[in-house]
Amino acid sequence: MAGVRQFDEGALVEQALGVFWEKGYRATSMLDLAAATGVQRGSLYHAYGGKEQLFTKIFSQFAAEFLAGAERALEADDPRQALTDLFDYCIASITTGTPSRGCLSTRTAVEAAEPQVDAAVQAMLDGLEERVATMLTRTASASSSARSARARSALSVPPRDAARLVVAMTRGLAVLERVYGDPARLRETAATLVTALLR
Amino acid sequence: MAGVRQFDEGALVEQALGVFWEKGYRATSMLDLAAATGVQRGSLYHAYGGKEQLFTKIFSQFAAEFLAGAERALEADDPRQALTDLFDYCIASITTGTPSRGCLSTRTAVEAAEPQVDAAVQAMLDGLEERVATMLTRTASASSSARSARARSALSVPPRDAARLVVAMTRGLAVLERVYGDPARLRETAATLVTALLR
DNA sequence: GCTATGTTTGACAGCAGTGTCAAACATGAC
DNA sequence: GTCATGTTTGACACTGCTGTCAAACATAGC
Repeated sequence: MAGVRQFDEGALVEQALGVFWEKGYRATSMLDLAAATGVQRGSLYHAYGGKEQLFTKIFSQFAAEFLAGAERALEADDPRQALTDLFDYCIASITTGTPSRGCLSTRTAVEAAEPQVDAAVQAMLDGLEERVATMLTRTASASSSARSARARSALSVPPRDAARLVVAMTRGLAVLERVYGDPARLRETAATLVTALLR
Repeated sequence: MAGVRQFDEGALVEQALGVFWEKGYRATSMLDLAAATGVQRGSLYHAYGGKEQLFTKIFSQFAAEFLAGAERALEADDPRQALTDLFDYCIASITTGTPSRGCLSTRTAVEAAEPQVDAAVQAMLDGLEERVATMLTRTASASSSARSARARSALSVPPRDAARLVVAMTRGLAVLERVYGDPARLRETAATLVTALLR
């Protein structure tokens, strides 16, 4: 088989992700992507069909990496620590860069309104909720060695509800990051939720 | 003084707000506004300068009305009731219309990046936080007739922190409305927060 | 009625983006 | 080396939007 792709798809995905993250899905044009990747507009259309398909591909990859990171953050045995680590991870992700780049999934959720794109965002949030719920169930059932912290860490609401609340809060933090641009404040608000949730 | 404005500014503000709410700040063009209001594009530029100024004017008016409604929702003596009423009010606001129009301020916060616009959104959130904090302080200090519900309604975190958390949650709900489009689910998540907050 | 003042109008020139396509081009398979 | 196949390229025609402006217009004050 001849007629072979000239560009490095991995690098393209990486660079295009940067553009989408910085400018947002809507505000990013195929022209921007061509400029950032060095691949001609025509080639992008030929290879991917258009912005929606290209973004979906890139976002799915990003979401998988993000969820892997979230899973790592949730590994602590103490639910308070696990939740704190998760929020720290999310906050670090959205406050990276100068100016900070914000939350790609939140921004996309709010502005997209294209079926494939919306579905991808929803899948990511479902995945996040699932992982938080799993962690909360695991640490709450506490069949392993009972640490004194465990007793103080009883959930004030059922784990599934708590997980949804945590996911909702990550979205809220993403919006507040845009409005106030203050990482410390985000951490404080996250800490408040953790306190209210574990009692 | 001659040379008098031909259009009804009140009606224009109302109609333009509808367009901004439906399409979002960025996606709304002066052309859209002209079509929706019946006022020529040139006249809009002449009267307001441009989209940013026009939006700022409209949004400030909207924010004042929204905050007045929030204040009414927060009037209940029982903090649990007041918070529930507030969330119901917010959820009703963003799930109105078919398809539901979402949250104007959240969408604007996430996509805007223009100084005047961002400042207006921030002012609204500050106002909301202030009103929630006032309510929580009022109902917590409870110098009036002690109802049995009052005892159960102790805040699990300081009122100021709780207020910030509540505001953050309203933003989170706005994002989730876009993703899942399910009012009942939003109410459930809000109820979970209220439960975690009042113990 | 006339005038001065501010408003409205439609057109203009310009910019940025879209999606497509035929021709030029590489390259793996033979 | 030739060929078939898929890729790259730059140009094309088009759409939608911007911001400005001179001329036409309406009306309050005199």
